[in-house]
Amino acid sequence: MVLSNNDGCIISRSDEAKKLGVQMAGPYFLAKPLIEKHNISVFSSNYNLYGDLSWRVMETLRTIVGKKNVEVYSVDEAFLDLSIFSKEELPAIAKEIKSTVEQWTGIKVSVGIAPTKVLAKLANRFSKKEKEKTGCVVILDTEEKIIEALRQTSVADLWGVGHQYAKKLQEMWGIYDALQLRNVSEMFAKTNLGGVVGARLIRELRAETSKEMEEELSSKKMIATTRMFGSPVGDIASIKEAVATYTSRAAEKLRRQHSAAKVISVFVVAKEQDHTTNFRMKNANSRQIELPSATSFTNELIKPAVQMIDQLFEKGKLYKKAGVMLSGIVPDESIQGNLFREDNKNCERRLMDMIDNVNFSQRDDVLKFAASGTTRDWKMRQELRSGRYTTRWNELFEAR
DNA sequence: TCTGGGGTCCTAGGACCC
DNA sequence: TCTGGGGTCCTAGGACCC
Repeated sequence: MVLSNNDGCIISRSDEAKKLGVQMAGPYFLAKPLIEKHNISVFSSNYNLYGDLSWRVMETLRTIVGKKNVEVYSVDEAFLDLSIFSKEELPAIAKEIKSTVEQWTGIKVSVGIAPTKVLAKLANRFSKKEKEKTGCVVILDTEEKIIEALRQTSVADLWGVGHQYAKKLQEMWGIYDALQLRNVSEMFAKTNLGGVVGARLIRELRAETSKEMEEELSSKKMIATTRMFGSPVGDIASIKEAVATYTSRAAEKLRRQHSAAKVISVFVVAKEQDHTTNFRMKNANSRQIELPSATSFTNELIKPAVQMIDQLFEKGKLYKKAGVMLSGIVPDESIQGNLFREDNKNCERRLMDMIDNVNFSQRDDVLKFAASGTTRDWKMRQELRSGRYTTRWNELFEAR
């Protein structure tokens, strides 16, 4: 099984671990007795490794069905537009996708095929639920199959129905399975399931496409880097270092997508605060400022970020988490100039490029700003991380 | 004594996702 | 002792415009 950042809770489990009763999203420390009893292997998150393998899988999919027919939805999921194939060809293409990805990357995948995205997610769910029977491939290509699948699915397991809606549907209207939900009116969905979002969901259940394939190249509208500290921190200098480090990371992400940001906000969470309450809520300890003009230069972002910590920090308090968010994001070619600033920024741009290149080719943070500190007592725990086998020379997998 | 209609932009908050 | 991080979309309501 795999742990969240800071080795806090369990975020992924193998089938075997599931069978032994390890709960999803449960705290690691509570599961420890079970883990030791059954000698379950435990790993810290390893995003370098996952990211690289994800990229390999997605590239394989692009090779098979064509670049423009793949929409990467998350690190481990993609939507493929198969409308170029006939219904008769689908079983073969599903098999080809599955076996090619496995052969080229070693990653096992499951395939769900249906007329709409919501139904395809449903099909995929079934493919995983009964692996032996389905061979990890489920195709919902007839009305009867779709109806049967909907009948067997709780509304809570639908893509787009979360905690709140599931509860509402069941308690207020006695709607328990997806087939029941499919039969409500669009009007009902509109008033009770979040407006047009709900209406779309109902249409998708009826096999009417209303979530289209999306373009790949979209850039992020918000970039955040937030972390729990390894253990609570009480001195302002350490929090500033952490915030400077997070800001550097966020700025890197910004530059990677060729953007610049105009708004930067910073927040801290005190030890006794319930960190599950959303940090965007009013009661969170956060500050936000708008910069004179959009930038992607780390130095221009670190300074205001660290200054905001001066305003947020309360002496004597212990903090367990901090974060930086960048918004007001624009393409970096079209930065709106500011009349009162000199605008020759070419050296800074070259400096940033150079830092990014060195950090990418050597290792993270071989070059960093002094504000980020050197000791990093606040660093998160990651005690059980596997090797970054495919992205670091010195961590290559060794075989004898 | 009495005062319209139509619109845009922004923000906060609520839901959702992996 | 101890429970993640990073996103998206939509709506309502307020401020403001002519």
